[in-house]
Amino acid sequence: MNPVTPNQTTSDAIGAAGAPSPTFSPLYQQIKGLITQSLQSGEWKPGEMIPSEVELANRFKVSQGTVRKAIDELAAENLVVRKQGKGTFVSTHHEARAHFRFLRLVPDEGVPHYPESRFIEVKRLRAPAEVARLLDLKSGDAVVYIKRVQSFGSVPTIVEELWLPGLIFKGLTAERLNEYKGPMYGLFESEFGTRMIRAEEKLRAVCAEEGDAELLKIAAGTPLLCAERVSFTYGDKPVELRRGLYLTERHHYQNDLS
Amino acid sequence: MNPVTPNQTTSDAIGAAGAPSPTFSPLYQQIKGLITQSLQSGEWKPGEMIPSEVELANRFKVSQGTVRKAIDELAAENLVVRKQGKGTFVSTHHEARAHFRFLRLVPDEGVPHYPESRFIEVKRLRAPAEVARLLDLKSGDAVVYIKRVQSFGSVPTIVEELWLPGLIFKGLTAERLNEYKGPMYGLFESEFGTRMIRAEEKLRAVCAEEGDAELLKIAAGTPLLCAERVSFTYGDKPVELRRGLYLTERHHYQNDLS
DNA sequence: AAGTGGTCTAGACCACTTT
DNA sequence: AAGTGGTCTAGACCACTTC
Repeated sequence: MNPVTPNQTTSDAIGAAGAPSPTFSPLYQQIKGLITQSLQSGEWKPGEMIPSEVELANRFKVSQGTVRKAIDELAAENLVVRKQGKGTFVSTHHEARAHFRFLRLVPDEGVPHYPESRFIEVKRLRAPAEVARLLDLKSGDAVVYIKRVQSFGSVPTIVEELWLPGLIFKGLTAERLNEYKGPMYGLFESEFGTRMIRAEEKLRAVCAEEGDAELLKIAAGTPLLCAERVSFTYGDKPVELRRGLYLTERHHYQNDLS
Repeated sequence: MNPVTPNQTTSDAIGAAGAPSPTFSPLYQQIKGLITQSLQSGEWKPGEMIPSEVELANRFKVSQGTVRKAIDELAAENLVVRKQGKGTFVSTHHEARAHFRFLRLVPDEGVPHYPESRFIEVKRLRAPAEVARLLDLKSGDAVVYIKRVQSFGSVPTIVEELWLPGLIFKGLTAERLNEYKGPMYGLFESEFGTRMIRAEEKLRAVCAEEGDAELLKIAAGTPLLCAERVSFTYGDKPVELRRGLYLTERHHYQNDLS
């Protein structure tokens, strides 16, 4: 009868004690899963308000406290944002807040701001073995390849290559990218229904090769910070491979250990 | 009468409603502050169990739920660790668990393990202006300077310099460092009563200079990942400045964006 | 005034560990 | 059996936002 199966019965049997659940997990985790499904399915879109805690508690036939704990975890994972007095909202990449979660390169002096993009190349190709492996595709599957240069106040600072699953990013063209202002993740979210949740980065120091040195207007051999990123959407599904080369003479990669 | 001043009264006046608190903040935040004070003062030492939630609730004259929320946050900040059925314990750097929170350099292949240290230099000197600024000292104050090389399976991979406030790390000598096995943070915690809570790192790519190249047995000019770290103890007090140069040919700096 | 999230309480029971 | 943290509920009130 209940949408969810509590793993324990209340002293006074208000909620009907369901059959013993085969897959044991706390009630609030099950609620969290159900809410996540609604987020993933697009029932509530990025930027929109989700139903209030009371409403969700009624829908799922659990107490408000249980819904609260589920939402607490979703908020900790940045899937939703709570705003006192207003409601709980689906996170979106269309906010200054979210921009710097995935851009860690900040100027040595002054306040961080977002760089301008110039796209060098946008094409479709068959995934090389390494790319396929990291994106969980089959070798030879279609992928979109993007190469761009990003500049801070007309100083070219980042050379970046991206590989995206062709199936998901069908209509992605240079025009779409050029029209769009702001972080690509905003475009991906709005136009392709794919929201980046988290990412893993591997950082190395490398020497600038000829071509990249030209794009950054520096000497070949200049040391660059190389960041290889795999980004994940709902269900820990990898949906982006990114390789960035950062010029770190006036900027640095900021990281907090905690 | 109460050790803490609730900011709201209960419907049935069980806890005596104290005078209105001048500095408004949620009750559980005040409890969290009191617990943090006890951690900082050493009332409960690293590795030890802190009083149970029920006991703390009695001590502070609040409900267990309020203590729970305070401890939840302390656990999220890694100041304590909860263990179901056993109790809540003060975090310590003497655990494999903690080691890799502050060492992010992992091998490209295989499982991470902890490097061996060889100390090149340990001496006391007067803080240069830059060091003093970052450690919140006065220029010329005494600091301990340490230089070491760290190796993974006999392959030198990290050259590291450290600056520590001389006042706190009075008796720190090369002998003490050589005797000690494991991460320095364990030594700092046990012998100097200073526990590193969190750190900020700035990463750059640089070229190996003569001296460092020799220590790492590489050619001068090899690109190295430079990590400048400021570590903080209780009260966000900076107590360590560290500059590491990482050879990233067989290793990389691992980072999760979330 | 009404609706939202945020705090606090009290009590029950569950899961895990130790005695 | 006793003690610990973990889950769940129900209800009250506070703080903030909007109408």
